[in-house]
Amino acid sequence: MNLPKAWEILKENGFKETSKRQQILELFSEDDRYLTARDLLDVMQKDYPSMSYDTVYRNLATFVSLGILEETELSGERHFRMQCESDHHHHHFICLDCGKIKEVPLCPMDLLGAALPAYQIANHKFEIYGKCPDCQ
Amino acid sequence: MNLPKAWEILKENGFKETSKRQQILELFSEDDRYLTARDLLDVMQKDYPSMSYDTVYRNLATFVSLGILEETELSGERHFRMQCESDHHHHHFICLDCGKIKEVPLCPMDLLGAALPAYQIANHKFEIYGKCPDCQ
DNA sequence: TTCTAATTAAGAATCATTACGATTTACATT
DNA sequence: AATGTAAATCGTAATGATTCTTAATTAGAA
Repeated sequence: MNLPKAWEILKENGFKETSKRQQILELFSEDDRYLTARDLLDVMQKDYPSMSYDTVYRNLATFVSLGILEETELSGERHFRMQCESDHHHHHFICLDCGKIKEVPLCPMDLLGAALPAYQIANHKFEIYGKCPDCQ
Repeated sequence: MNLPKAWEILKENGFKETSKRQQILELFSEDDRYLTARDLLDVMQKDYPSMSYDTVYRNLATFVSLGILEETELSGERHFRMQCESDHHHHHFICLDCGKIKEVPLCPMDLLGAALPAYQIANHKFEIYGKCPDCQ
């Protein structure tokens, strides 16, 4: 997901263009990795000393609900990153050191179609954790 | 995992047999599903009105570290259940209504052996969520 | 420019989880 | 059975992430 596309989605849904939203989205655009609400706040308070948690969380929730960001849970904290643009469904390798991700094209659900008859599948989670080549 | 096996592991590691541990383990033995710390506390305070969070969390941590319980994160809360006895690696379908689980024999990592060269894989998570046949 | 609804700031409240000092308990030893 | 001691527990306070509340500010339309 790139910045213009994100703004297009926001405008379509009647959300206003504010400086806080701009900076949040810019931070996610620059860094291709998962960030926590605290990560964001720490960086943003340099430019906006009055930035509050509420603003961060409210906008993160908005962005996730619009499909601009995706989130996952790592060691008890919510982490957010830009929604991938890939048009095909995929999963992620997540580096536990730097937080960068690598797309994994395989989806285990492809092989599970008929393995769970009578079970109504709502969603699934498949993530691989470890160290990326840069962090070893 | 059954009760005698759990106690065997605890004794081997020098842990004492207390009434609180007994009740916690009994609750997990009866119910083949994920429970939160609060779930446990609510039930246990009927028998032990003085049961404290500290006791619950401390024992849960002990049991997980000894491989008696396993845990996962569901909607922001830690959930615990008895470690499966299956001798082969597997994953879980988790019912979002009743919390019961069903073992899924397939592991996507089997197919990913060489797909991530140079990536040092530490662990992985694969879970399927939905409604079990009983809850539809 | 003015108006209005959306957005934000500031801080309090909430929820899950962890920590701490004092007390109690399991159990090995006498 | 009584005793000693480390482990376990209790009651409560602290912490950290997240959400809520109210008043003030701001973006974008009229």
